[in-house]
Amino acid sequence: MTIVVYNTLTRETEPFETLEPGQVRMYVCGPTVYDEAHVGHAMSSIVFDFVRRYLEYRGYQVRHVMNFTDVDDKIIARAHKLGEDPAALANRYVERYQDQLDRLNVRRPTALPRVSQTIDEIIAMIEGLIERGHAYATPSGDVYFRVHTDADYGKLSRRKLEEAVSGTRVTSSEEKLDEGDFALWKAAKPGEPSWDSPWGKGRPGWHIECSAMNMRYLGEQIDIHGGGNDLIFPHHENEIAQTESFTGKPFARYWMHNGMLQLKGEKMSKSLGNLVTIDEFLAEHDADVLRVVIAGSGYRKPLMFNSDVLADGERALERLRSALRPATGDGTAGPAAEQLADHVRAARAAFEAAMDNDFNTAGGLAAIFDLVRAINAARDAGIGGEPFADAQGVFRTLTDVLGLRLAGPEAGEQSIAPFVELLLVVRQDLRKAKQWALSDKIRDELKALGVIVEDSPQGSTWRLAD
RNA sequence: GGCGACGUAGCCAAGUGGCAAGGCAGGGGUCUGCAAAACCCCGAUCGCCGGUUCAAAUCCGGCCGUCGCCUCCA
Repeated sequence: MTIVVYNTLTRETEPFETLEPGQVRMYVCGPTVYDEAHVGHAMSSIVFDFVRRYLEYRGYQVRHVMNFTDVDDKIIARAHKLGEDPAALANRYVERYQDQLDRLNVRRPTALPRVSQTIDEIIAMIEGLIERGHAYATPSGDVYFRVHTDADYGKLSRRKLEEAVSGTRVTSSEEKLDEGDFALWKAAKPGEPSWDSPWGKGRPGWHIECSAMNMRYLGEQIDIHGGGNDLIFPHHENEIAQTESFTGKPFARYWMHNGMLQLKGEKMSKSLGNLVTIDEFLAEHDADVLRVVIAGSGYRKPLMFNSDVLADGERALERLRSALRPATGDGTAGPAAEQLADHVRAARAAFEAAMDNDFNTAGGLAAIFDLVRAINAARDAGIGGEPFADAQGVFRTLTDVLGLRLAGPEAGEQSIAPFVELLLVVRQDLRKAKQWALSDKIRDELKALGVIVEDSPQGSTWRLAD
């Protein structure tokens, strides 16, 4: 079976073939660090974490680069407003975001470059573009990319140059040769962070950083370039123009774009002010909830995000966790054991078939839920031992591809365990004596304290509520 | 205005030519002293109208609706 990937560049699903066998070079656009990151950013990071984890599951070695844009107009504006150093402000959010990624169980990218640490490469690339006639410096010290020199400009966003230009509402600089030309380098204004360059003090434009970082960490050509679909134009369009004009080679083989999170029917964004920050989300929910919700739909489609969806996600997560409850019997043979083994095989095959198809996590998750049912049915049928452990092992392997931790609430569990168990021993005696009122009272009171007691023919079990 | 995406059961949502996954909610049942959990069973002809095809949710055209990009944006 081969993996197929939907490529924004061709608008088609294509077989996945890497530049180097077994090696994947993947670059994903990260955030501009001027403010608190929201769940939309988290979604993008999680989507490409799914991609990475699945490719690794399939045996690829993945070099995964995610950038931080730490030099930018908004960062400067924000820092001025707060009376803070722009670099310090950016640095703070960079560290915050890395911590948030950890808490979201996103595998650390193999490199996390920042614009401020890639200035030399950026300058070198701009010089190269000027030499090749694709860029020009202006008297005031700006450098622009000359869009007309790129014959296939607009191929990613399917925009004709004239259209792209006529739609532009930005006041054009007098010094630009063409409306569509975009800045590679911006001359410094007083009080702004700046670096020395052949064109005087200044700082990089928005798009050149990603081209330079790609080149530095992954080379002239890469396999996967990812990001939110709001970056298709102009960011990724310009990135292609710069890199391909510089190298003369096709840049990324597969352009992958995730859909936007929808909040109250609108895209979640800072400018609309309708956002939920990652910290706010994690204060209320387990990271697994976000992963289950995101995995439950196609990564390219807009994703509904509201309290109903989150509540459904919580319940779905509980159901997933139910598969990890221990066996209650020790049967290892017979029809039930064989049926379990069959279901495990089928679930794994279905999971892979779905994921091979453009990382269809919704289909993969469905296969996992089928496995949950099989495991729970086997437990009910008294299966235990190796067959049961194997099934749970596969379950763990597959849920790990989706980055699910599936840890139940455990805070303080160690310390309360002896007391809860003592209560259950006493309660067991009460039940033997058919003292239902009292034994039910214990169960109800424990529940009120967040301890769920469940009785079964094999005895009573307990666990913490969420 | 230009470019693009989407519209599947109460809700979320897979599936892109051959009898419509999964989750949540709901109903019925098994188990149980009861409760819970788990397990079993139950639901849609896929926005509307035409067309292509032996066959369409899946392809083509039109209409309606929602959303995104065109300005910083995951």
